Amino acid sequence: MPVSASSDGSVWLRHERPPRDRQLSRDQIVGAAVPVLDAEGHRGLSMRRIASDLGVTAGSLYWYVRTKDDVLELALDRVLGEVRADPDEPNWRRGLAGLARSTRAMLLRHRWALRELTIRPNLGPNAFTLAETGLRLLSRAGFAGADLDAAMATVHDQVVGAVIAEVAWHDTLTRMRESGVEWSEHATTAYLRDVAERHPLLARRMAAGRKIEVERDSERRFEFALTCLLEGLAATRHTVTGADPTANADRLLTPDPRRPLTADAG
Amino acid sequence: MPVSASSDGSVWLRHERPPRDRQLSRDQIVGAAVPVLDAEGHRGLSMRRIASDLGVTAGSLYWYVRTKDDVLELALDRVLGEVRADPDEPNWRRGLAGLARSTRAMLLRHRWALRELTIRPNLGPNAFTLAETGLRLLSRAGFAGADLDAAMATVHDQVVGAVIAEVAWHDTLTRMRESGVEWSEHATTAYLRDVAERHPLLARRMAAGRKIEVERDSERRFEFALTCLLEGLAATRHTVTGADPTANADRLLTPDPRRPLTADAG
DNA sequence: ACCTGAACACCGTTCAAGT
DNA sequence: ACCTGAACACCGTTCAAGT
Repeated sequence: MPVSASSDGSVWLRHERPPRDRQLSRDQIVGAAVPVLDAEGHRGLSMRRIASDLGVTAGSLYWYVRTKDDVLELALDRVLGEVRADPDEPNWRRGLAGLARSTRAMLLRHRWALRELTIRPNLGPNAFTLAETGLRLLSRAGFAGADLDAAMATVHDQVVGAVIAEVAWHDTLTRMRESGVEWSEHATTAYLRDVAERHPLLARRMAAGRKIEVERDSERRFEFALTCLLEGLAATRHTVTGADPTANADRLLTPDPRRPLTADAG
Repeated sequence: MPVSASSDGSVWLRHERPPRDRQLSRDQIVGAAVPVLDAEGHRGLSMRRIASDLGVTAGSLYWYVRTKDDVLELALDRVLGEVRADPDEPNWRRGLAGLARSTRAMLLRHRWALRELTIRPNLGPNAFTLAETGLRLLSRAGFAGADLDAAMATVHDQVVGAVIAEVAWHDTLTRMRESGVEWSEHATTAYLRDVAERHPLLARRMAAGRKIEVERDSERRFEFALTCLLEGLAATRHTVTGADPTANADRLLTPDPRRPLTADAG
């Protein structure tokens, strides 16, 4: 049976072998993989493809890398290196907004990276550098302790979540255009009319947005979320505390007392 | 060549054939797929597996469904039906928080659904119902027009982003435990010591969090983000306007004038 | 030490042929 | 109309054998 469960531990913990007779290196492998991913996505990338682009056989890649997953993990960190952010920006909001926008731009250039970014924690050097930058800006904003982590995670998750949705829509529209399907198709309109009847607010929004604009609205939406999030961070930074996070939550919400469903392993 | 690009249009736009001699239905197919997905994830699900669980041949599934992707799209909507939310909750914050928490709980029960939820826009009936609920709560909060959409998207993206990160961590820890790898392994500590030297804030956080607790912190983090987001929404609902979204952004940030990188198709 | 070439054990999807 | 069974064109990964 093919053991494709990704390796125990991360590539970053396994050193590249010291050279001798090599024709290859991890760097070259990543260098071959990234353009293929950019052009054809995950579907276009196979070990055989990387190998043939490098003039070798698929099997030989396994001398440098343990699984295909390793290749993707390395490729992710390479493109994370393209993100620009200034850890010393005195205005923390501006700094975080810059980090967020630069991350979004990178993810739109390398859509495949989204999957890698979300499938496992990220232990590459560039990932760490970006995390440090974010933490620096947020600690300047007044966050510390557990709240610092939580604030960082919140910003990161918002960016990732937003770009995921954006890319999903964009890809779908592209695919529909390519296959000649139109929103105005009979089945579609019939289905949507049905939906509209049951869901008035949804119907109003569907009527308002001309379909093509969906694409253009993405950036506006991203900025909205960013504004909202930074405003929220600014508002809560002194009220939410790492020591007793529920105190503030109670003020606003009634937290669900249910235990987290994942805690079945402890 | 195997055409695996997902179908033009969505399953929801193609009606199930009228019955005659059937042994199967879309419902049964989904009913077979979901438990497999829950137990073994995407890796465990194959068309052959579904078929054999139903006592038929793989090929016959294609009479009801056009691709494996169709099956997953249907399965997603089924589990979306498990999300509970009250559109008439008078306190919009409480209502949205409830929706968010119920969504998170569902996604933790059906981890595979995260991928489906993020890979394409969602056109199933349960997805629409949930969207309508969210819109209702947010319109009660004072949002309208384009801002209503943006606010809805912001909440959705935050939930999705947060749960993605949570699941990624959880899976990684589980995998490491299963394969007997420990955080205290030589290579690991050496690598992390190296990282710590270069990244002081990261180092401080790594020292603070005992590794096992990472898992338990997820819920706290989720609540933090939720609090922060609702606070941000409350603060911006009257200042950000659909008509001129940049006006408010300017007050806080300097938006990047760069065009969205996706607009290459218009 | 590094790479080849062939093999293994899978996939999703298609399609003639049966009933 | 619906299902079977076999085939097609792929995968990632392994591993003896070569150099």
